Amino acid sequence: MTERPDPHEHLRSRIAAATRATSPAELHAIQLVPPKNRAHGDASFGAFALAKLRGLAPPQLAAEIAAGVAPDDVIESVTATGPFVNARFRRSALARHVVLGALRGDPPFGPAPASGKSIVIDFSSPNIAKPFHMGHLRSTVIGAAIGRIWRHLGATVHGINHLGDWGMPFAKMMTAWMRWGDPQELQKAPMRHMFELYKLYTAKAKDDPALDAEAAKHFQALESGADNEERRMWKFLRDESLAAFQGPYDRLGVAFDHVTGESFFEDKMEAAMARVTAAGVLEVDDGAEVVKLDAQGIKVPCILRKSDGTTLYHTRDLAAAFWREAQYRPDRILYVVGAEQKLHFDQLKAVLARMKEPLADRIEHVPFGLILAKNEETGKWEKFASRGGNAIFLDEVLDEAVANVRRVITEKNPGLAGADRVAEQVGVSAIVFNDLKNSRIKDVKFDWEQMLNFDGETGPYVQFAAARLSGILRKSDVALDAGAELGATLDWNLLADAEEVLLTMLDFGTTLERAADQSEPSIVTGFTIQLAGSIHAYLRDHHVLRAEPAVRDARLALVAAARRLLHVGLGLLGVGAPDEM
RNA sequence: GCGCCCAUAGCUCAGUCGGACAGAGCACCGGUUUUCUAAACCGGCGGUCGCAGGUUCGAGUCCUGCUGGGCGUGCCA
Repeated sequence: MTERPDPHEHLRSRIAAATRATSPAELHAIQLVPPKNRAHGDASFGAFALAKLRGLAPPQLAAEIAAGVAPDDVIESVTATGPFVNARFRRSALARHVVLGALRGDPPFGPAPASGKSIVIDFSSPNIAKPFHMGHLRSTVIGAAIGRIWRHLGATVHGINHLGDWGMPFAKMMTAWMRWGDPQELQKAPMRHMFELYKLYTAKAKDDPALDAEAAKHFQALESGADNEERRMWKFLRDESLAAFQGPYDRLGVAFDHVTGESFFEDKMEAAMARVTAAGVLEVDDGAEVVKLDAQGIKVPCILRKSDGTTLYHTRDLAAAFWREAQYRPDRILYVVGAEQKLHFDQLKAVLARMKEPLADRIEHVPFGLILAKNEETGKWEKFASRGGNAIFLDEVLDEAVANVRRVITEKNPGLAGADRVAEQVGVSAIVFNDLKNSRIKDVKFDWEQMLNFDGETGPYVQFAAARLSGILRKSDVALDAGAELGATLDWNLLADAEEVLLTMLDFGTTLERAADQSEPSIVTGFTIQLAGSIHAYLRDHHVLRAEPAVRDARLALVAAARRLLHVGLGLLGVGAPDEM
């Protein structure tokens, strides 16, 4: 660390020393931000907060800091501009830190050592016996990205697929099967047949309440524990569904540490109910067992057992929370579930809070917006999940994107080897990247016109930057996976002209911390776009292979380092990058 | 009715604990290739930060009210 201190950390400690800041509050007040205007320097510090703690005028404190932090190996200059302290790092130190760091895979560029943190992430969680459609995409890619980011930061991550394989949705499927099912069709194509039955059920249940009553009976039969047709069917559909979901998961590059769906908690709910009873918060209301939450500011009570004796979503989530607490000792349990389920998680937390369970503070809903499609007739944005009663299968969307990429390759790089493989990678990435680009709480406006266009802030744009870097390395004598040996004898000052790239790379650590803290992969997505942009711009005016030997070597190291970091960033998002495209 | 979320350029969005002249991409206009991939780069055009108050030395950011859109609202998930 003393060899190559992080410039930001170094500057912070120098400012702390100059101001003799020691208390946590004072140290906390020393926050560096990138200046809005690059001309101001590489890092800025607004002296407002610290000045207030000290009862000083901010400009006065800023001036004192500027005078008190003398240049050293890392810091080139520190100046005060009004209440701001602006610092500039020595280009050699900056280049050495980020290039060598990225080549060696030192944190934050590479994975951090184990932090001891345990993070549970509940994500994806599709319902069995239904196709994997666009609506499942968001939870899947957001949850997976958050998991990778935490793991990169050294946490032990438990990614859980909390499959919807219990409760009324399945019971409705059972009802449809028993009424209209065709064993031969089921044999031929289980998932398709069940989806047809489900659509039939939805259509008929609208004006036939008897269906829902029948479904409730089937659920009772399933939950009775008896070895009956419901149970056999449940097991069959669960197996079939898991096999079918593997297709999308493989294409998206998503894996789980645990596949413990709702059914997993079948035999754990009574113990959970006993805990709620013991805590003295359970009461009977209209024949149902509920926990009232008015004191928590929630007017809707949480129902844990229906009047017919069966359990609900809440019952299973409560049992799941207790199980996860015991098994994984989590610091945080993140539920990557659509924003429309906010009340559910507020209730879950409130029940635990009423029970005085510390767990209440560790569970956290990570909500996200809907996927919207443009209605070409009205021009309005509408829910993507269903159109005319039919879900849009994820595979269809991915296939369309891949086909589009294939066309672009034919047009722009017809001689490309492995074009189909590259098209698959780039096409799938374009969809994933598009989903992870904006703040997760915002609805995703899924516009084919926008997807067809691979210009600007898109997955292909970032991948293209990585491919250009790969191309340069391929034409040099440097291996694509070259490491720190590239930097062994470099004159780091020769990379002074790459300051935009270097300063962007320097932000990677902050980027990851913010992304993890806020459960916000879009912060990483934005970083990759920015890094790709600074690289594209740099390559225009700074030729690598034709530069004189010393410069060429320095730039090759930069190229290798930036390529690695692009790969790391994209990798955290679950996106690969081809070496040619 | 009540609760929550969203509102920034024609479109899609950034904007870090309230801080230095509000930034990108798309679209549009103009330029860059005998030079490592033009899926790129450079320049131009474009904003009463939904409206009205308030707090503050300072508000796109915090508070209140309103408008518009979305989601939710005891035995679905």
